[in-house]
Amino acid sequence: MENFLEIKKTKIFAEISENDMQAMAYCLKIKFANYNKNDTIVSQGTPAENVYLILKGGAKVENIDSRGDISIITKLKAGGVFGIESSYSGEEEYSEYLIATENSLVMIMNRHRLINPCQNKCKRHDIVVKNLVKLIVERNAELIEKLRLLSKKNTREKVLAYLYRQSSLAGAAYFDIPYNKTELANYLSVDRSALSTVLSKLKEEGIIDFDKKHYHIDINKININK
Amino acid sequence: MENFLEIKKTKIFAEISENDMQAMAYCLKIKFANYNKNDTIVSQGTPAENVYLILKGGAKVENIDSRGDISIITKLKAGGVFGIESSYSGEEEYSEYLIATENSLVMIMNRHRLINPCQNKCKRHDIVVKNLVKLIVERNAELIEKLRLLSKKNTREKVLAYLYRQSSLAGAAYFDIPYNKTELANYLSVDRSALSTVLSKLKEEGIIDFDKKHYHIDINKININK
DNA sequence: CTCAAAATGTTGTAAAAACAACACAATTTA
DNA sequence: TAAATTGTGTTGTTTTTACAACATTTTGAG
Repeated sequence: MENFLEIKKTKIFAEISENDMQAMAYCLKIKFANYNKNDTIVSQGTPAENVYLILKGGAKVENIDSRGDISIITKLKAGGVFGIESSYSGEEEYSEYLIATENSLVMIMNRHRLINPCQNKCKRHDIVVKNLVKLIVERNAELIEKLRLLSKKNTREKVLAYLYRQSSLAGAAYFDIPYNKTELANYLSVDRSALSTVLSKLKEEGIIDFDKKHYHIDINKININK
Repeated sequence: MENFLEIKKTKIFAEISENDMQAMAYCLKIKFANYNKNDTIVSQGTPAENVYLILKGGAKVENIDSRGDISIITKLKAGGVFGIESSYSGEEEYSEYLIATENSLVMIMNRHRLINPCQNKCKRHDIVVKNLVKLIVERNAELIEKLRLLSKKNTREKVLAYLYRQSSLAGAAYFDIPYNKTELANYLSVDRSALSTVLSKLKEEGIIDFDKKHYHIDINKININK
């Protein structure tokens, strides 16, 4: 089957065989599309009909509010999914943009078919639904994690909490983050120059070190000053 | 069945008949418990085994971080559920407190039994699972909504966004919110006195009016100054 | 009804953030 | 490879916030 190698790597279809996938392809009205970097895959406000699964490359999810302020919701790597929540909630329109951050291969599925298993043909569909729920719960945890960050009362605390968390996830004091400084400022909802100032201060104090998207955090020094 | 009147009112068990509920009661290891105002129903850090459904009264979900700062995650009314996400994610311990805000009647269910339908006896269990997923997706939307608030760059914007949203939900310019000023400050992650100052300013400008938990917002005046 | 506890509004001060403007570095692309 | 664009750090100014302290009001328990 076309692109099965990539499909197999994703969380949603991990346990699905090529044969079962073949059967599901028709049922889910699967299509594939290639996007160039910075292409808009989905526009905020357009009718929500599909679920998008990143097979190769990456994309970012953004929201533009009524005042025109942009906030990055999250970044999706290969295996990332866009549009499930709105599928389950029944939202009529996408409330976010999905934008390719690299040249990407995307699998597009009919959202209605995806979340409503048809017992007849594709018998493994229920496994996919279970995986989808798990994915939503994971996203939920991410959102709570981000809320925890944004609840911190100043930029320094936000940055440290973010870096500490990334370090924990990486299981190492040295790690890479997916954002450049400008994007990190957006993610943390702080002013870019203010973030830059705080980062420089933390570096000067020897608590963190960084170069591009590569960071180091000295856990022992975190709580000395506070 | 005991307390069936209240159970029937909840979203998770809305479509379940008394007979089916009876069958499920055993399967889910259902227990009932009464709590007094300010009782801790669930402690952060204790082993996560159950899902809690508020049948009467209300509760709040709080998180205490490593520095001792408290943040209210959300408030639950009758029908509200605590602990589903951790059930699906498989988290070993509760990461939040659940505290009764009134004298409350709570239904306690085994989380493992709840999310894994047993085809044999309780045949309506799959409906409950569907409702649970819907609930998780709703919570997801709430979290995103709260993130949208916390992403605003100052207290004034946060307050206005919050009140505007509450007004929209109520479908009226006059509405009640579930928080007192102290709680609202926690919810918005801002200093209480700073919030108080901003609220007073907005009142003075004629943009909002309030008394206790009752608010009024003049939508026409919102965007004049910004 | 009374009294203690909690909530609220206000004010002054110090700290932090947003904002704007700029120089320079890095990256992209034509 | 050169030119244009984007990213980054810095600095000064203005605005906003956190914090602390206090007086007053409201609430709730007994």
